[in-house]
Amino acid sequence: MRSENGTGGQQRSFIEEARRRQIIASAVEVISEVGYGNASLARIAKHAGISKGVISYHFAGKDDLMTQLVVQLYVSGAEHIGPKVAAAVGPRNMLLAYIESNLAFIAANTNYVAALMDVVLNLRDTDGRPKFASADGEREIIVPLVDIMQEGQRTGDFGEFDALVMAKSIRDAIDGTAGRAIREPDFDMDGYAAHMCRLFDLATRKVGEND
Amino acid sequence: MRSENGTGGQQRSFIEEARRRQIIASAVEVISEVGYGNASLARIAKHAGISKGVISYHFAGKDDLMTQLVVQLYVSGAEHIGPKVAAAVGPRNMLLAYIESNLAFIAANTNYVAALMDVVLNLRDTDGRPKFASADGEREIIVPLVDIMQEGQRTGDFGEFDALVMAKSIRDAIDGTAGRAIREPDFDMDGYAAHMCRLFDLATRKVGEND
Amino acid sequence: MRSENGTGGQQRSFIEEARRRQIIASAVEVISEVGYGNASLARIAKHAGISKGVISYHFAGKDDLMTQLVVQLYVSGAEHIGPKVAAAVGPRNMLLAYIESNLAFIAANTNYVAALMDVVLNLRDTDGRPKFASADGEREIIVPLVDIMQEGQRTGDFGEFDALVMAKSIRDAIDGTAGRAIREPDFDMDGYAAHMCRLFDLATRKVGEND
Amino acid sequence: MRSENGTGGQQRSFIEEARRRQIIASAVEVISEVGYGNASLARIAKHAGISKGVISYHFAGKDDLMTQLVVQLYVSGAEHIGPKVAAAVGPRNMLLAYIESNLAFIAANTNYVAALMDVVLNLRDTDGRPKFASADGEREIIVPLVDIMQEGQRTGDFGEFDALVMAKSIRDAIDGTAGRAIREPDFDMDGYAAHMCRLFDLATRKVGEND
DNA sequence: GATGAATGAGAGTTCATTCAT
DNA sequence: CATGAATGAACTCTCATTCAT
Repeated sequence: MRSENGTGGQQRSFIEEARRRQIIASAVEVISEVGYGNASLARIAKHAGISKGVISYHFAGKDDLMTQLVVQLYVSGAEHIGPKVAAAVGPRNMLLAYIESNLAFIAANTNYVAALMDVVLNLRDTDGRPKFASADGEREIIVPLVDIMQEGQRTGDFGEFDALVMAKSIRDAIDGTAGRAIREPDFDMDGYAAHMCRLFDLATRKVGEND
Repeated sequence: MRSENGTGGQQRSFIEEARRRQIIASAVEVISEVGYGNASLARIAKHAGISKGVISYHFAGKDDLMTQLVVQLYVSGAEHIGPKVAAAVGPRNMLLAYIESNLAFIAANTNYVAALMDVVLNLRDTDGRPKFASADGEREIIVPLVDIMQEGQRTGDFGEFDALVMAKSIRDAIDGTAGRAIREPDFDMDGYAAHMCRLFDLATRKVGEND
Repeated sequence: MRSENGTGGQQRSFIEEARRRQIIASAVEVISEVGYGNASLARIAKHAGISKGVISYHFAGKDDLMTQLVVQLYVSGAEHIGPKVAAAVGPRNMLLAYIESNLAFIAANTNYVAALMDVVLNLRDTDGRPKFASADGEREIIVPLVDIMQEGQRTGDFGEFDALVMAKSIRDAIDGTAGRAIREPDFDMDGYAAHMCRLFDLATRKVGEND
Repeated sequence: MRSENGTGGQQRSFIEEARRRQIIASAVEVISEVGYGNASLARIAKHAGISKGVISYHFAGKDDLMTQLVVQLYVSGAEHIGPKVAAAVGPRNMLLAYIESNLAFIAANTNYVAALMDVVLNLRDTDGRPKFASADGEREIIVPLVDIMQEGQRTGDFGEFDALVMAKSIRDAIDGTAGRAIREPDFDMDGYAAHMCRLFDLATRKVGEND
């Protein structure tokens, strides 16, 4: 019982934060290895070389641990991708930066991303409904991408298409790539990134426009 | 105790086959509702209105049931999609038929597909490795698509690109669409299909070629 | 998960009923020996020579088991005491029959009564409130006694007093006696019964009336 | 580790004594609210606004804390009741003073008494035997009452009866009243006290004697 | 073919206690 | 004096599986 630190909660000590990171890291490794369904607290604790109770001490429960795992990686991803996109000039470059930085992040954190996807797909509320894998859950993630699409259409850089639909297919392509990076040991991320950039570069062009 | 019917096994009786289908159907519904992790045999049996032991009688175990679920839907999908593609004339039409028939199948069997994906992502061998979600597991599925790509390049209908990579991104787009159909209650499959057709139609064209 | 048999539930099989009785009996013995707080399902199962899971199979959970224990003894007590009281002629004899049959039942089922009291005092709802040890919980038990008091006052056999208050003090005396029978190995129940009969015989008499 | 202060132990400092009282008071409130079984040290510490370790520092363990709780209230009760009885003139008045002061103490310390009874009924030695709720445990409490009974019989104020048995039924009536005060929110203690005084006044009279 | 009954392992969680700081 | 951190045992409950009928 220690899950303060939302708004108004007390600051967590440095040492506690370190433990939490250690436990989350252990969870990531265990999930990557044996899958969410077999990632018991006992296994995670053993992998971390600590007692089971420690996890209960630092997290409100298994769900809390898993949730924190998701949040942590999500924040981490945003911190990596946001600046790359912001640094790009013009919608087209922003789009390409978005795709490339996403894939680069996945390549650099494959195990972590694998665990994240496993948790997102499996974690459910007490009432049995998915906690993350829902239409609502994706909104926050897809909005910035939709913004880029719309900006491109406003400036005339992009052609005519449904911005939301296009954004969705870009997200699906990225998530699918994550799956491949996880499943395929020798996956060529750079080559795949180039392919994806070409794919959506073509898809967002104005009709009749060539480079 | 009864999972013969591979090579050399006895033929299964009609009534037995019906029971198996009933149990698999129940499993599909339960998984769709509560997720793979909460789909216990007890729950599946209760949902089907039968005793737990019946499942053990007709399937070698839980893993066998889940495997059969996957196989059954995979066969069913192939039976639906194969003819549509075969009926199309020319690589481009085959590609579009492939995409459209896949999405149509998903739309018509959303719950079933949801359960399938859940099982595929979660089911593991005794040694802990994914039973379906592996690089090997996908091969069989992606080969026909690669064939279409290569055929198109041979005939000159398609431009230059890595056929395997293109096939992978098509598969990812389809699988992503399945996820959307599951998560988004009001998902517009027809609109999305049109979008995807345009996307990969553009992607496979020769450079400089417009319609 | 098997706790049907309320209204509309299916009949329980003979063999199942036997198991339930066996488990409850084991629970009684364990509680008598080590107290409610130390009466774990593991201990109860071991004492009964069965596996832990059997209890979960026949009862919805620990609370259900404990509740059934209470209900069973309550019914059993009512079956013993009711006829004795009904057979008595006149309010005074009914009162004495009530006291004597209660104490006789306690003497004959001391361990059972000990377990019952332990459960009643300790079992709580999920919300933390006592499940049996509440003002509401006693109502059903005390009503018949109040009826005897009022009948005696109506007929003129009893003097003036608050019927409810008198009933309460009779109940307290009986419950206190149960506690003594449990705690005091050589408790003389017959002597105590005689004492209690005299006590409340005097208390319910009309003022100035001697025998 | 600090539970000296028996014979030969060092005097406890004022501040330490205050901490102990604070912790016991917190334990009383927690037990009253959630029952002995759910009164964990963590809960008691949190309720008191202190760290768990503080309890361990001031008490040898949970059992020690609970024991001290019982002792403290017992002493407190004796300090209240003793003088009242001592001030009464004659056995009959002493008996009435005993009953009235007991009930008054219960009314004034209902929560405390509730916690005490909970602990007394549940606390057990390491060997599993009740620490307080035993025939031995009651002796000290009942002796003064027996003395009053015998004194009354010696002086001729009381009639013939077994002094010990009468004392036991008085104690049971008092303890039962405590239970009622705890369970019944609107319990009328004054009315009940009057009833009890009349009850045992009648019971202890000489045969044939009216007021 | 089908059922109810039983098993035993393993899950998440709570808890009293200990200890370094 | 007090705290936060950690431990390890025990708890209830769920589950896939087995087996006699």
